[in-house]
Amino acid sequence: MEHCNVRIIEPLVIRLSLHTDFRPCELDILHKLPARIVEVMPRRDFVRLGERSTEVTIVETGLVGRFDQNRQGDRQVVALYLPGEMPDLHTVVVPRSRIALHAFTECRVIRVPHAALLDAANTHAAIAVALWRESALDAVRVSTWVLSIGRKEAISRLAHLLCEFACRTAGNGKPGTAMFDFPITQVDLGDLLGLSPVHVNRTLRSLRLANLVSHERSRVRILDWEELVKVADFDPSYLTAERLPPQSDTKIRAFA
Amino acid sequence: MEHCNVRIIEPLVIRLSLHTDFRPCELDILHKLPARIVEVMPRRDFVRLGERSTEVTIVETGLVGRFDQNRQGDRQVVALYLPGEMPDLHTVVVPRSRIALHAFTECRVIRVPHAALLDAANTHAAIAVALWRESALDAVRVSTWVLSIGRKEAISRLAHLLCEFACRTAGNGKPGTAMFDFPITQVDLGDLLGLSPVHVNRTLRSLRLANLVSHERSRVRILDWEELVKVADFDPSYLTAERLPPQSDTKIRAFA
DNA sequence: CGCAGGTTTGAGAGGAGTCAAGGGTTGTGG
DNA sequence: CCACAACCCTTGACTCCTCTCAAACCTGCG
Repeated sequence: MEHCNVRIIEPLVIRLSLHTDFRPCELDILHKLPARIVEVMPRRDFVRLGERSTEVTIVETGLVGRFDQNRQGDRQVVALYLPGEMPDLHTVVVPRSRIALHAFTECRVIRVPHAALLDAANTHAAIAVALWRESALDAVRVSTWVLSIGRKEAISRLAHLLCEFACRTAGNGKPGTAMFDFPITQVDLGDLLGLSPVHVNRTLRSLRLANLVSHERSRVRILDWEELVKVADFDPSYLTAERLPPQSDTKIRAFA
Repeated sequence: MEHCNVRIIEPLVIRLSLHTDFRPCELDILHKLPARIVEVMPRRDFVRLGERSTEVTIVETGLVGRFDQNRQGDRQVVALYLPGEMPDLHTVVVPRSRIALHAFTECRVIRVPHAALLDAANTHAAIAVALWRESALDAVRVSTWVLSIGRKEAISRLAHLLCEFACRTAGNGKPGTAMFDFPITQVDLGDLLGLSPVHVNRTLRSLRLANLVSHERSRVRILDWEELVKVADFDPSYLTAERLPPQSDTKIRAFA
């Protein structure tokens, strides 16, 4: 384990700073978090169901999926994680929770001990709130996913996934007719969408025949964003968090 | 709005104390939170999609569902909330998030302004961590739900819902052959499970014919818990959080 | 008594799963 | 440079789970 490496932990600081303004002392605490880097081979489950986790994961490069599976072993991916995101952040406060992580591609991930993060949160309220916030944004994406899986048919679910992925990789620019890496096999797509691989294939074909997207070996090009959004019933507002009013040093407790 | 009413806010304190040990000063802050009580008629959407929420809800009595809906208006209930639970806690840190709440029964709910809770969290790390924790437990339930909807067929989903409901209402006692209130119509069940009402009816019938449960006007009796758990592929471990090691006054920062 | 809302059941349609076979690509080793 | 294996994608045929439409049937209530 690398020791207090400012460089290693930087992606976490950047990520949290997207929605939270830290004071210097808090930044200092974050930078002093212990962290180690782990390289993960593609198509590997690097956190397995049933293992009790003691570290949190931050994706530095690659694509990670959090999944669960039923007794027969059918997988359901619950959420996807891009660089900067944290697939198992909630395990800091719910360490007993069932968790499994899969690397869709070769990945480099950062791992930070629960104990250290929890201590930072327990001593610095702003850090605790920032982590809660990050956790909540993840939960909001999962909730949106529930609607998609429960109440939309295959083509809509797939379109929604593509829309979400396009938005999340595009940064803040609108996706438009973007092209992006999509290193996910059709079997994986089935596990994401709750569909059989065969049906994923047919559904992809119908998106292609409708001239909404084209795709060739792990790259996707969006041909008709407007229509794709309509098919997906997609509203991107859930993906971004506005910046909260910063913690007031001069407290204005309007209700106290 | 009642003013700093210790009595009103008590359910929140009790709930958080289930998994967090507070210091007196933190308890004091919690007890001083502003709160008001709202009575909600049965079958009412008392928080609607699109409204920007400024208050958090704590269920005091009754049964609340958090839901979303697609363009055609089909509903999907994302999570159920029993007394003591908080359906929109995450909106404190993600106020822009899409949220709608439905009262399945007549309810009494407590409402606390975001600003006050956020301020308490920003000034008291233990409160922030406790709220994060409560939020994370909710997220874990939702994730489990994704597996159920995505990778299980109707009878298994329904059985899973019954198992979860039985466990959550039973407190810590094992449900066994319990009987409990289940004030949910078959249409509502469809919205919970992502099924049509007609199919809910047939699925209920097959559970009944298999002698796993019986039900008459909003009461359910579990006849064969073991078998129901098997059909549901149910593992209750995700429902409870163990108590975390308390915040150390004498800090032992093993990694710093 | 009659209405409203929930439940039950039937019949037919359709979306998605399963089984199975063939075709492409990539990478490795001879 | 070719052969082969592994993996993924594609397609067809058939089955099955779930949906929709529709009609009764309850039950509580005004």
